Amino acid sequence: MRYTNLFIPTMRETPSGINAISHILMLKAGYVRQLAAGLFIFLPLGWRVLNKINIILKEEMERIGAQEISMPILHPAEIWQQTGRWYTIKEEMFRLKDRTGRDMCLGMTHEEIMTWIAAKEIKSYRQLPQIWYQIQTKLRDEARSRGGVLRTREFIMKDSYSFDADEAGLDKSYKMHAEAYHRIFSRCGLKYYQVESDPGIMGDLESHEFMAPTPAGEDDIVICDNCGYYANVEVAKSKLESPPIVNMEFKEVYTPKKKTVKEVSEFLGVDERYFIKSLLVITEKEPVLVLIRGDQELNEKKLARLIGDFYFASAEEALNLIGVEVGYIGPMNQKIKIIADNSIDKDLLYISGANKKNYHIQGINPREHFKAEWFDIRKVKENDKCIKCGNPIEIQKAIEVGNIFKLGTKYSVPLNAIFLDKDGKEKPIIMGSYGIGPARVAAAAIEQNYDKDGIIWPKSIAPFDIEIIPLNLSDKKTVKIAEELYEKVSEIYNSFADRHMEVLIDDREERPGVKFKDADLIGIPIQVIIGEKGLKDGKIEIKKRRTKESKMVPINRAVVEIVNFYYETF
RNA sequence: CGGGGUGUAGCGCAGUAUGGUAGCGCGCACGGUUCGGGACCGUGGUGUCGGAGGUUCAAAUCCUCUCACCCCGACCA
Repeated sequence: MRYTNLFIPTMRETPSGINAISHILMLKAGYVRQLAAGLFIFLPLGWRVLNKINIILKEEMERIGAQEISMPILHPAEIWQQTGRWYTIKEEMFRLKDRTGRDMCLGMTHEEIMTWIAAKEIKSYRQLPQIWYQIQTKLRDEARSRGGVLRTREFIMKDSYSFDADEAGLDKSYKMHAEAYHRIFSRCGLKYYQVESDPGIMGDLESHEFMAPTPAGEDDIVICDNCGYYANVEVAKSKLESPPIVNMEFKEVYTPKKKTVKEVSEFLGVDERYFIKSLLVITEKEPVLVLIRGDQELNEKKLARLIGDFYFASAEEALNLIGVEVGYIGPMNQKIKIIADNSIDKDLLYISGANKKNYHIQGINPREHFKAEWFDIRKVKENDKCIKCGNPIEIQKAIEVGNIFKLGTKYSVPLNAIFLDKDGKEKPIIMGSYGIGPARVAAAAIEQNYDKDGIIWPKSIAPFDIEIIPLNLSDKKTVKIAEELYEKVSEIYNSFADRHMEVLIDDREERPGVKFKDADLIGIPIQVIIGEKGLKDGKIEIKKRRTKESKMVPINRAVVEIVNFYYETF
């Protein structure tokens, strides 16, 4: 394509007030414009990138036998009411009424509608399994959109759904999706991890997320490169060693005005690991005292999975419930429910609050002095030991580019998606759902591939493969060579996929500097630079955007050199 | 939803303390010169100072309300 036929509004100045690299570069390089909070317009280059990603998605989905369909975005409320999500989901769902006053909503995901059509049409085990997918718009009224296209209120998603007759079938569909996702993200040039994840309200079964590590990510993931244990910190576990036992006399100690573990630890000269931190939380039903080793932190997600939504008691509530202010609460003689973290060793002696102002108690033994229910509710930290192999783990920020969930019968039962098995028995369809956000893939690719000059696209998802840059349009020879190369290179077929080499020619009447700057900004993998200096020696320059590695090649060998250069680039 | 910040020309910003004719750079249009890393000269256009109300002879500037956007947190099915 010709630059003069494309709308690529690059910006000279860096937009202010935003942080995410991908957000800045997508704006600056003319890929997107923002309409309002969380609403983005994809301009020609941005749309080309999304389509490149979508083609990869389609190829890999078709490869596992998934069939593309298209569902409405506007949904009748009744179906969402049947699964209960009309009520459990709150402001995140866009709701409206049609002209007759019927409740409707805009689709934030499509489990309900997919299950509805399956319920209507699938009657027999002979029709199973099925995998249906679409690449389609979702709407979620996000409390806070952020990071450019990383978290928006309207976005495109590849969502697929598997329908199986039994668990073994679901396992197979799930595994096929995982494999397809590995191929997809590899082909898109992303560095990524498949991590264990919290299924949230999607289901209670197995789920994984595909995470592209970058500082712009919203999630923290635990990485053990030694054994391959990868998990979202929301669910991650780690090994924790207990310190050696220390004998302490069982007694109250005076700790005036020392409230936090750190303060008391310093005051008494005892390591934080010999403390029990007592946190008072309140659920819808009851107050709960949560215990965790002094040097550790509570993982609120893990706790919420055990006791439901909760909040930390205020100083006043603590005083009313326990009779002592925060800072001196301890596990002993409590009437309320106690949940303790496994980090507290039942064989050791600990220090904790005495439930009396300005006092702590030392020598507390978990077996002897209080009763609790024991769980893993600890937040994994950097350099903890891997739960599987014991090596130190790493924690990184990551963007969730895809997820896979086993749904089981969570949707098929309420929506009555029932089939008859071989024995003529009625059974609910076993389902899975699987999502990928193409815009996040694009943003993650930028976050992982850029330099001070702009974007460096992985070539699989670049908007063009080659950019031809004639430096001076008033020089006839430059133009002639550039146009010839444009024709010839465009005609080359990619031997691995049935498509043309996509070539952009910068035919603008601009000075060389402007063309160089824009070329680097928009990030096409290969630049072909045609200038009078080179032409004097019968040569043109070819250059890799990623490494800036370049070489002068004779004009008569230009086409083959360009193609070779292209194939050896990532 | 809680906390913080910003709204002045297409973009980046100054002007606001102490009220007095709305500015700068880049971009944009036209003419010319230039052409290997965001050229130069000349000419020209560009605004309801986010909005509403108020104080005042006079408001970008002071007061009240409001809206939008960004960042941190909560949330994220």
